[in-house]
Amino acid sequence: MMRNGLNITERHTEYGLPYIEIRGCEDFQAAHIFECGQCFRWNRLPDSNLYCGVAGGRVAAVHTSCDATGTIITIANADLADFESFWKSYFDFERDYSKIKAELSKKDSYLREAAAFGNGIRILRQEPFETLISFILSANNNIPRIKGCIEKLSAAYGAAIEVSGAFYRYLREHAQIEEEQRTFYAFPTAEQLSNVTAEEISACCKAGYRCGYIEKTVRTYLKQPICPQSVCSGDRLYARKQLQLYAGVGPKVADCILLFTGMRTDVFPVDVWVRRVLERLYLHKEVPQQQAELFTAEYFGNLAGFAQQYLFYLIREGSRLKSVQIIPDLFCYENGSPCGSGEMSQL
DNA sequence: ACCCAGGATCTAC
DNA sequence: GTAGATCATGGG
Repeated sequence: MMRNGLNITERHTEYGLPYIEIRGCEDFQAAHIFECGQCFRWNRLPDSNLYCGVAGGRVAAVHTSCDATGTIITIANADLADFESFWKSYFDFERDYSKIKAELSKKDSYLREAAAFGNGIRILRQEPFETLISFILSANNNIPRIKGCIEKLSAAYGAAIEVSGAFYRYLREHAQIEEEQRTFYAFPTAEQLSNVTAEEISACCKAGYRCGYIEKTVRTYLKQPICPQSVCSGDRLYARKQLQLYAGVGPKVADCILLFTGMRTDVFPVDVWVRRVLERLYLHKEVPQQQAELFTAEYFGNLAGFAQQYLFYLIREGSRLKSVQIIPDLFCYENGSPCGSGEMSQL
C-alpha cells in the first residue's frame, strides 16, 4: 500500500506473527524516537536494536534497519488494521520531518547539528491521560525512576494484555531474553484510577509527594478531561493554563503534555537540561524563566517543539557519550573546562 | 553525608 | 506577582 510515498506492507513470520514493514521513510530511527525522553514505556531489549513497548492497549516491537533501497521500519505484532487505526497516528507518519529539519537547519548551526544528531526523531502522539500522569511523575524526578513508577502503576491498575507465543518467539529471535513475559499491562484509564487513594499509589509506586497530585488530578480529569479542541489551537498560553488546572501540572509539565501528545508543536518545555542549552548557546548568561520563554517563542516559533527535542536529545546523549566534539560550547562547565573525556564521538 | 533528577506548590514579602 | 523553602525517593 502506498501513501505519501510510504510503502506499507503487512507480512507474517513463518510462525504466524503479523508485522508491518514500511519503506520510503528516511525520518524514523527507533533508538532516537524512544530515547529522546518523550516516552517511558519503550525499552530496548538486551543485545539488540529492538524496542518493545505498550501503547494504545497494544504491545509491539519496533526496529529500524536498512538495505540498498533505504530504511526499513518494522512494527511487529501489528497488522494493517492496527497500523491504520493506531500506529500510523502514534508515530506521526503524516508529518514531513525532512521539511522540519531543513527549516530548523536554516536557523543556525547548532540546530543543524542537533537535527543531524537526532536524525529520525519523531514526536509521538501519545494518549492524553497517560501523558498527563506520566509527566506529573516526571517533576523533580529522573527518567529511570519515572519509568519504574509508570510500570508499577500499569501492572497494578491497568488492563492486562496477553501476547502470543509467536510474539515472544520473535523477541527471542532478535534479542537476549532472560525470562518469558507473556503479560503486559496497559496504562490505567482515569476510571481505573478513580477510587485509588494517594496512599495506595504511594505503596504501589513510591512516587512520594506526587501521589497526592495524581489522586487529585484523576478526580479533576473524570469531571473535566482534556479537551483537545480547546488546547490544540488558539493561544499557546491559554492551552497551557488549561492543563495547569490539574494538580501537579505547572508550566513545564503542561508544555510536555501538549508536545508529547502531539496536540501542539509550538511549545518549548524548559527543564534543567534545555535551560543549559539556551544559556550556553543562545543567551550567553543565566536568565529568568520568563525571559527564556520570550526567546524560545520568538526564535523557534511554530517549530519550537521539534527544536526542543533535538536540542534535548543532543545535550542528554552528548553528555552520556561524552562527545564534546559535537558542540564544544555546549559541553563545558561554567569555568570553561570540558566535561567530557575528550574521546571522539562516533557521530 | 551531599547532590541531583524532564518542577510544582506553598509561603512570605 | 515573585524569590525561597519544601516537598519523597533513589542513585551516584
